[in-house]
Amino acid sequence: MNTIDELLRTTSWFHELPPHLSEALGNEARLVAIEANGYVCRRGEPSHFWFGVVDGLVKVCNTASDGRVMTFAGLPPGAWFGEGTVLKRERWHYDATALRPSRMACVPSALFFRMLDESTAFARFLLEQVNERLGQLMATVQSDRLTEPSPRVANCLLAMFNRQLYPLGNAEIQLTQEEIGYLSGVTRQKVNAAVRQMEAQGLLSISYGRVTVTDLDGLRRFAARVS
DNA sequence: TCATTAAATTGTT
DNA sequence: AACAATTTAATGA
Repeated sequence: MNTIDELLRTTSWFHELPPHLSEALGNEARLVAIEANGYVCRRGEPSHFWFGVVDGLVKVCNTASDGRVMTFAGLPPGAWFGEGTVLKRERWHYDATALRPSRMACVPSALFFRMLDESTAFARFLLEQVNERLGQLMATVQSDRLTEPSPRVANCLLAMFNRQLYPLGNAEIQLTQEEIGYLSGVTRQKVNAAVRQMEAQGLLSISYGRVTVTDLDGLRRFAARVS
């Protein structure tokens, strides 16, 4: 996707906005290009915008003082994020960086609040999005507490690939096995063993610095198996 | 464009 | 945690 208009065309709630709001969105949302490894937002900065991914791939993460990176989510084109922080008018609790050259739609927080106040469809979308995240968090907590390393890794990958807005096809994400380890709380060795096991079962394919999911349903079954 | 080198990532112990 | 092997990225001819 190249423009905010294209992103909005594929956005379900946009089509349900009253005319004055969809017009305001078209006028006030800014398109910002981020180069690879550039920051969309940084921890500690005030949250003036709510973000949509127009193109590229964005990673939401925090970096510990020793340099280790903890990744929370990978956001493909079509994903929206930041509503939690914008809603509370807080500063960002995390960094968001572009893994590839990316373009962001930046919605001013004032407009975000107007849409929330004036559009039921938008409020519903936000509710569903938050609910989806909660479900994902619960799946992660269960997975972390009840299962062995391999399904935990599978669950983390699902969290990365699992947005409602998932167009078919290229379920590929640029993540090293080390990062998957930090994300899933598993050692790199276990991650390596897990992804190889899953590759052997035809659920995904691994290559240098990236993972490609080829069988999403199979991966779900793999993650769900509690041993 | 190709060869060399450095850095990052993976695979194994 | 450490080490070797492999892949990618950077550099310069």
